Amino acid sequence: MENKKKSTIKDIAAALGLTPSAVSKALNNHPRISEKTKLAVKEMAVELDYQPNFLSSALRKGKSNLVGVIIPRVNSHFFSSVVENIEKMLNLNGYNIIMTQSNELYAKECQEIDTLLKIQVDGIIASMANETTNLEFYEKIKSRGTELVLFDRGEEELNVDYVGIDDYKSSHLVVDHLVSQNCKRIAHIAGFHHIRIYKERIHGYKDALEKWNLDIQDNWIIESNLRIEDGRQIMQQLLDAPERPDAVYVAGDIAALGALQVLLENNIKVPEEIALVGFSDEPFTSLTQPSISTINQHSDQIGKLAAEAFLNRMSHPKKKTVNRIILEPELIVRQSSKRI
Amino acid sequence: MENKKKSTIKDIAAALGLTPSAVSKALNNHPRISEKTKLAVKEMAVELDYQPNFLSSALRKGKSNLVGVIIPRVNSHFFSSVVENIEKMLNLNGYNIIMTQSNELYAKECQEIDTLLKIQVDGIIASMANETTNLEFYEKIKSRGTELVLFDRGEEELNVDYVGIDDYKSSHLVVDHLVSQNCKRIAHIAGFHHIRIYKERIHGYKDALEKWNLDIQDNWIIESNLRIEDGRQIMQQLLDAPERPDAVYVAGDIAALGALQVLLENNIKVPEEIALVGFSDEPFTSLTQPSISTINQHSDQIGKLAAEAFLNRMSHPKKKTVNRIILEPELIVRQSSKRI
DNA sequence: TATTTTTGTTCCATCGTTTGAACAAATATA
DNA sequence: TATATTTGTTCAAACGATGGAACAAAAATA
Repeated sequence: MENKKKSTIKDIAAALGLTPSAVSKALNNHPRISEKTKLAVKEMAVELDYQPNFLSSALRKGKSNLVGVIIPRVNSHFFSSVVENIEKMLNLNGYNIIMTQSNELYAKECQEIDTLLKIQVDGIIASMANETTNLEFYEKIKSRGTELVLFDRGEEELNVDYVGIDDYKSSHLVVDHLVSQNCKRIAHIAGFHHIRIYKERIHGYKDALEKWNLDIQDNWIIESNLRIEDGRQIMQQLLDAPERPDAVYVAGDIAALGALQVLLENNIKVPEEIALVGFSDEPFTSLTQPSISTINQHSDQIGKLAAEAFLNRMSHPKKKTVNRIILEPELIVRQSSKRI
Repeated sequence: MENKKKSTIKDIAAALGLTPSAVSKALNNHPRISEKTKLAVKEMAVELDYQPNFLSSALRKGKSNLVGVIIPRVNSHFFSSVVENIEKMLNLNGYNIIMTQSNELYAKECQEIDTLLKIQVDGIIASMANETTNLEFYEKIKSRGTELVLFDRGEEELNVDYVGIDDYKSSHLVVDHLVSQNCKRIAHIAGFHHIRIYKERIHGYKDALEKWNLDIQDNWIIESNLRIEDGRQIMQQLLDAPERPDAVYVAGDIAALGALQVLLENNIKVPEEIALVGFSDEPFTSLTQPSISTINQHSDQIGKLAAEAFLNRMSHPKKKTVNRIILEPELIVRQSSKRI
């Protein structure tokens, strides 16, 4: 069963009375090899169950055709959908992907970067962990000459290709909608402002409130990791405060779910007493009772575009100009914010 | 910035007036190299920012120190926790892991196996997709001489190391508990019986019913993919039937969540009218209202043990005996089934 | 027919690391 | 002191695939 040691290009050569290099050229469709030999080589390759040795060819060619993808968490529809679409696009172009997750931890992220660089991937497509403020490891990717594309969570200083949505505008969509539903006291369960996307959401939220002449209360902007517990705890905190908001805009769906749980546990009518809007269009948002309004981030598009950005880099290695693609956010109104 | 081309063992050798092989041996702590040179080499390695070339060393050694992990879905706490623990254990032993997901699709699974074999991982640790009935690709792994360890979803015919829980016994725990809560009409939202673990859960469920002299109704055993929609749809089906069950045992937590939603939407009191038990102890089961009783599968242990099984194989390559580790399931009783 | 061009293949060096064998120098044993 | 052993290093051949240069044979052109 395990007796047949893998066959190499040499075995094919020997079987046909050719040289290894002729076989290699035949397999790679070199123009100077006759159709006859090409055919014979390919047939023999099948017969001997030949599998090209990835390691040797990558070593020789200096190219692995592997792309590393780093995402914060894998159990999020947004991220796993982006990865799926990256994979689809890259597979079509002869690349395989290696998916890794940072679990939102800086240390883990650094370790994953090191592993990927060690395996000598041709490029890395990443979305940064919540914890990450030190960009040193991302600089390392660039300095190693490995292509780098960021999506969603990316910092401008890195000066690399980026795909994401307009977070600032998303907040305007949310606030405008809530105002249209007669909400006047809108709180924001935010992500940490050291991350660009969350900073922009906060910024957009404030500007939109100002636009509608609504008060900006600092204790109504609470930053967190946006985990389910964070949503629960912060919602409780908002309920316990002297003045309650009549709407809560949560910068992440999972935290929004936690917030919804607390609202229901406190017998607060959603959306009548407090309206709720999340962010990311995670599948469960349409399944909760009431269903949660949210922002569609176009995960499928983001994945496809990020992969294309990488492929572009590979085919134009000297190109220096950086490409930032910003998609339009889309508000999905569901029960949790539909008052009228 | 990208000017410094990566330095090799040759550069270190040149800088110190040594041969590449001496440097290689020094870096690998060969006993015949003097402490003095070892030190000098290691210092120079740091100075030149030397990174060993994974491809060449893997090629030469015929060993990549990479392990592929294939799981059905990544957005499940059970699987991601198993992976986390596999990774922790393997990292300690000088291995890196490559995580892939099959999305429960046979075709995807085959593709992932091919990719992993191509990259020449030293081993694969996997849990099979729901769809998988053809074991051909798993045979391929074995025939390539790559180590294979299965966990949770694994078939005995493959005759490889396995780590899982006692699924048959799990059903007994669930049924015994429901009976103790005065449930008499227990339905089972099952997984497909072509998958061993689900077959055993069904088997255990039937035997346990029999043990308590309860009727086994065939239309109360409904097999599915156990997605959230499946849970919803089957629960509705059970409610629409002439005779309603007074308890539902669901073979997966996500489907149990779907079932719970439908129960609540129909204003059925849980657990008073219908009790509910899930499977896997996904984190959300403790967050729902009411919280869901479930089975703890010991994901942390499974990951650790699977990794150890692999490491064992690597250190005793000739060993032929197959190791099957079966852990004890643990019932976690929460509100959804606590009637008394 | 002599010369150039094209075609199909072989030759050989290379990617970077590893490893057994060989060898000289230093040290230990007789 | 002669011989055996140990120590530290170099040599050379891999691992498997690749691709430019070289070369002979066939075909095309003069």
